[in-house]
This record gives sequence, C-alpha cells and structure tokens, in this order.
Amino acid sequence: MRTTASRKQPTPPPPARPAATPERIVEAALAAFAERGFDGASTRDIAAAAGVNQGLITYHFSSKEELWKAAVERAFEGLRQAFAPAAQMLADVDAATRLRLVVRQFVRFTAAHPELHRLIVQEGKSDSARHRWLVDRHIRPLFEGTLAIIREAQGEHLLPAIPAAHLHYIFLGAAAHLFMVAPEYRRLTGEDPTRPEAVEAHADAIVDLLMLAKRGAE
Amino acid sequence: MRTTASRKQPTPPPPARPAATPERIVEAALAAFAERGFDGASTRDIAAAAGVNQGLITYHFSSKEELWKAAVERAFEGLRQAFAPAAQMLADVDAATRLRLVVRQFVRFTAAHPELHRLIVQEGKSDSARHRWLVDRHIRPLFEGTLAIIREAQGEHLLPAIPAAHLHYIFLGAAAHLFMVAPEYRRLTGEDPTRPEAVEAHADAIVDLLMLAKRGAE
DNA sequence: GTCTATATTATGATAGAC
DNA sequence: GTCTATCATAATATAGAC
Repeated sequence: MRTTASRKQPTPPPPARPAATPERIVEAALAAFAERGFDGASTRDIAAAAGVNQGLITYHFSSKEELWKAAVERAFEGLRQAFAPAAQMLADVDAATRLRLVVRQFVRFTAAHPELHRLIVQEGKSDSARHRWLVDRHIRPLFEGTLAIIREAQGEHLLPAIPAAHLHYIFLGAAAHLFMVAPEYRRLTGEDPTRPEAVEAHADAIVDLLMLAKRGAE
Repeated sequence: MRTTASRKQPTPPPPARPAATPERIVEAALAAFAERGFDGASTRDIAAAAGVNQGLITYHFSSKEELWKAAVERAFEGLRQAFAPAAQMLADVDAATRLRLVVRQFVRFTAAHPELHRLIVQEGKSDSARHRWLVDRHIRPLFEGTLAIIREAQGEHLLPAIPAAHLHYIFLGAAAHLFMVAPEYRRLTGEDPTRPEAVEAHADAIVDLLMLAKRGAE
C-alpha cells in the first residue's frame, strides 16, 4: 500500500510501530460498528477512538459506507489469519481430530474476536445493499466451505445426520452467543467468559455435544 | 389499561379492533429497536410505522428510553404468554418429555418472534444503564430459571454433564441464531427458515443434539 | 389525544488552511 | 496528511393549537 516514501527513515525495524492512521481508524471502526451497528456508530466517535480528526475519515475512506466495508474486510482477514497457521497441521490428522480442532479453533477465535459475529448479526437482520454485499462477498464462501466440511464429517458418521445448513447455524450460534453477550454473562455470574479456562470449557462442551464419537463418555 | 371510555361504543366485540395508539407505537418500537438497535431506530420512523405523529411518542412515553423499556416489557410478556398455555400440560408429563417440549416451544417462539433475542443481543454487547436494567429486571430471572431446569435434567441424566451456564448459552445460541439472521439464510439458500417444516426440523436437530436419551438413534 | 411547528443538538460530508 | 471550520440534514424533545 505504501507509495514513494521519504528516505529519511531507512525502513525502521517494527519494534512497536504506532500503526498507520488508516489502520487505526479501521480498527476503531470495526469495534464501533460491531458494538453499535452501522447507524449507531458515528464517524466522530470512531475518529476520536482512533485519536484523529473526523475529517480524516472522509480523506482516507471517502464515505462511512466505505469505512464499514474496510472494517468488514479487516474482520474476515482476521478469521483467515486465525486458521492459516494451523492449515498444515490440519491436513496431517484424521477427519475426527481435524473436526475437533476446527471447532476448538473457531470457539477460541470468536471468544477473542466477537466483532466478526457481531458485525454479521448486526447486518443480517435486514437485507440492505450492505447486507447483500456482505453475504455475497464474504459469508457465502464460508457457508459453502463449512457445509462441505459438515457433509464430509456426516459421511464418516462423525456428526449426526441433521440437515447440514441447520447444523451450520446451530454450531455458529452455540459457539458464539456466549461471547456475543459477554457483558451480560459478567453481570449475571461475576465471571469473565473470555478467560482461557472458560473458553476451553465452552469448546469442550460444544465438541461433546456435536460429535458423535465422544458421546457415551459421560 | 382503558380508562373511562365513551359510551358511544358499548363494549364493541373485538372482531378486528384497530389496537390502541400506545400499543401500536410499542409494537412498532419493538420491531425497530430489535432490528436497528436503540441508536439506530429513530422515533420518527417508529411513529411513521405506527401511523401517528412523532410528537405523540413523547406524550405517551415521555422519552425514547421509556419507549424502549415499554418495548422490552412487551417482548418478555410475549415470551411468558407463549409458555403459559402449555404450563398445565408440562406439569403432567415426565421430565424427559417436559424438556423436549420446552426446547421445542422455545424454538418455535424464537422463530416467530426473533425480536426478543435480537433486543437482548443488541444491548448485551455493552454494559450501559439500559443493559443493567434489562439484565436485572428480565434476564436474570430467566437465566436462573433455565439453570434450575438444566441442573434438574442433568440430575436425571437427560442432559450431558456440561457446566449449566455454558449449556444455557449454547442452547440459546443454537436455537435462535438461524432466525436472527433469517434474511442471510434466505439469500444463501433461497428458502425461508421460518416455514413450519424448517422450524420443526431445527427443533428436532437441537433436541437430537442436546438430549442424551435420543442419542444412538442415528 | 393528536397534530403542527420549532428549539437544540448531533450527524455525515465538504472546503480550505497548514 | 492532518487539522479547523462549516454546511445541510436528521435526530430528540418541547410548546402550543385544535
């Protein structure tokens, strides 16, 4: 992305670089859009959270809508990055182990980054132009990917013979809802659901419920 | 709720009464708050949807916040009403049947009225004063009620021995997420997830996954 | 009770100095 | 690239006619 840069800084090593301005804005926007929705999040608040002036948002992103798209891209990029390191390892294990690892990895990801699921739910309620863009560009590939995984696992009797699309949404809701309403859980129980032990317990619970192979162990 | 009514209409039988104005406003508000959140929903749009002037909202509810509370009350009232008719029947069956019926009834309710879950998720992301009110007044009693049901069922080995709070959130997410993002599902598959057959299939899937007794039937 | 203004504030976007 | 205005619009809430 960087254009002709000044030679005054000869590629400084990135020990704790302060993050470029557009990047900081996108991060603040992702948090704001996920928490308050497109309408609820104001560009002024986003700029303030990023520590810059409101006018800069127009300069870098030209409109609130474009900023929203950039925030969505960032969120899905995070999802891809969360699974990339494990890709090689996943290829080397049997299907049951692979399924377990994918489930666990997704629970960990959504506990650490509930913004993605929140963004999707925020938009998924109506079918605006934004929503169509989101579904066609990002959600559909993921949906078809997990459908394939689910059907393959069903073929090996690792998952129950439930319609795959239903199983997909059951899994997403089961994995993410706790972290979607983390403040609610904290107020109800006094505990933080994003603690590593709580996250692992949640992943264990979902693996136990979904996968046929583990049943009977109780 | 009705005060001294004019005698011109001597208690007209309610064949298709046009619904009192505050009621229509609350219903429009519930839909708007659930879909777009507190900030995203404007009192102007709510008034327009209810077919009245914006000034009337202040007259009947004094502020947007009070209108939101009225909408929340209405949503939870709907939940109670959905379970009230079955209360007697539920008392007369064994625990396993009761659990199955409750799960199925909740799936049906949330398919028909996703607003409640949407409202809760909308607010559950931050912990505002609104959220604290919602949790303390409405969510905590429900949470403790389902925890009791879950623990009783676990005592009879009807549910797996998973931490009850996790099971609660897993169930809520599994049951509701599909209907939360119904427009997404329609765009992805071309089918309506709120069709009775789809709703029953979803309930079947969740009963199959959660309840130990049915396992092994696949 | 319901309406038509209107006061006040907050929003997204723009213009222009530096 | 980043800032300080500023515009035009839309928001909530209020005042007052009917």
